[in-house]
Order: sequence, then C-alpha cells, then structure tokens
Amino acid sequence: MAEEFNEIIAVLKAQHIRPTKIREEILNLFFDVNHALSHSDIFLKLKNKFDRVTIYRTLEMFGNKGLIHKIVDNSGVTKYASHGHGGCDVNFKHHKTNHIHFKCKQCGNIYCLCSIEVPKVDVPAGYEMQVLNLSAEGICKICSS
Amino acid sequence: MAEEFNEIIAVLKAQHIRPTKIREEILNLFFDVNHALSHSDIFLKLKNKFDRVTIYRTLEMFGNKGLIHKIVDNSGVTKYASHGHGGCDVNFKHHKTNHIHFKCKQCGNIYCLCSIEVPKVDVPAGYEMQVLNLSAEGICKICSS
DNA sequence: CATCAATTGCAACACTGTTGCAAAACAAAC
DNA sequence: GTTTGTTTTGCAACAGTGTTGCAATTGATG
Repeated sequence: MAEEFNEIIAVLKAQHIRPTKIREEILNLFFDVNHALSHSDIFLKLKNKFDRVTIYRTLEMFGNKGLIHKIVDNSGVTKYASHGHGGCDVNFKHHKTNHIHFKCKQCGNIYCLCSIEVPKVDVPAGYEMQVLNLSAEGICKICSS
Repeated sequence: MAEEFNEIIAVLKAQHIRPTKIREEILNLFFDVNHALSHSDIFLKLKNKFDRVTIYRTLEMFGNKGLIHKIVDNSGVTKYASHGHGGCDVNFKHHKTNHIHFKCKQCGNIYCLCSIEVPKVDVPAGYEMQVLNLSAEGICKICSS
C-alpha cells in the first residue's frame, strides 16, 4: 500500500499537482477500480473525510490535468474515469482520447473500451461532423460470466 | 393554426391522451421545431402559463406513449425530441428507434438524424452489447450555411 | 346535476453542481 | 524556528433539475 501511494504521489507530481491527502485518496480510488466513478460514489467511499465541494474541485482539476475524463451516461449521471490502470481496458500508453463507453445494465458500471476502433460515419449533406461519441449498453464481462 | 391544432388533437386522441391545453401546447411546440427541447426551453416558451411539475409530467407521459424520446446530451442536459414532423430529418414513417443525435456546437441544438445508418461495432470478448448509441458534434446545416 | 376519475398547481424535498469567503495548511525565505 | 505569502480546504449559501404528496380543479359520464 505504501508502495502504491508512492506511485500515486509520483503521478501527481508529474502533473505538477501538490500531493495532498484528498488528492492521493481520490486518485487511489480511480486506480483501484476498472470503471467510471460518480461524484457521489467517491463521496460515499471517502465518507465524512472530505467536503463535497473539495471533491468537485479535485475532480475538475484532475480533468484539466488530463488524469481523468468526464462521462455523462444516458441517464444523465456524470461519471469520471481515469486514463491509466483499470480505468481503461488497455494500459495508459494505448489509451485513446475518443473511445467507446460501455454501460452494464446489470451492475450499472461504465467501462472505457479503448481497444476497439470508433467507426467512421457519414452525416447528411450540410452537417459538418467534428466528433463522434459512441456509448454501448449491455452486459459486462463480469456480470455475463 | 386552427387546422394545426386539430391535427395535434388528433395525434393525442390516437394515443388515448386526453387533449388538454398544456398537452396541445407542448405537442405544438415540438411540431414547430426541428430539434430537441429541454424542460426549461418549454417552460420559458410557455412562460407563466403552466406549472413546472405539470410540464415534467406531460413530458414523461409523452415519452411513455411514444410521442417523444429523451436525449441526454454530453453536457448532462436532458432534452426531448418528437418522432414526427420536424423532430427528425425524415418523416414519422421513416423514424428509426435507434438513430444518431447531432449536437451543433454553435447554436447548441440537437437534431435527430434518422436517415443514416447506425454502424455495427464489435466489442471485446466477454462483453454483450445490446444497444449502441451514437452522438455527433459539429456544425449543423443552418449554422454552416 | 351529481359522481367519480383524471389532471393540474402548489409546497416541499432531494440531489447535483457552483461561488465566495474565511480558516487552515503548506512552501519558501529569512 | 518564525514570518510571509500562496494554495488548499471547509463551510454557508445559492441555483437548477427532477420527484412526490396532497388538495383543488377540471372533465367525462350517467
């Protein structure tokens, strides 16, 4: 655990983020799971330790520094997923900016699928497409086995 | 306008919805535009005439009856689009349940693109995909011309 | 007209997210 | 170690979205 935390501190320092307790603990949470976390997931896991607002600010900052990205799922819940470790189905080096998000209908978790390609799609004449976001729903690896 | 309203009443009756004032006015709004509307869009357009809650309940009911569908855009705002008339880039008969949503970065409007196919995508082994949602971002027909 | 069900408006609440400000923690210099 | 100035945190307050319960109104039907 101490080793892990040293790694987390190193990641924070690499992004010029002062490694405070809340930052270490939140980043540790992301590195521990392989799916996206909502603000309330994080708030409950760190129950009573930190203020709601500080968590929001930390998440926003992690987003700006490129450590995590925001996902709005089809029910309107905002979640956040880390780019390295379990946050993606490939490792940090192969993380793709634009990837498919998979939401499991059973456990509710959202997984980033960076190992598959986002297809090309043509839009009707007159429309100018800049980004294409894909989100799949179904049953995840864990729930289907 | 009177003619239009008769058509709207006919649509409501066809779905066994009692045609009250608020229902006629909301459905009329959807038939007047070719993009999705948020609750607050509707509330503002009908300013002071109806209660917030009644609008929410009407939208939920229209959704259950299949007159409109819900869209959560990537900023977390919930919008609703009708299936017939301007709500889709094809007419009611060619409306597809699963279609691409296009959000214009300039005007902010969301358009349903029912005329183009949703591609097939393979997910990694173990995942069982049931639905694939596509949402594009860019510049719409109106803003790019 | 009387009755019963459906619809609406209102009050209240929970949840998410944001902002301003004061207190605390921290780093750097002396 | 103490002082100084910056960063971070917690707290209070607020705005927006969406939901629920209940009472009053409306509307359909006999």
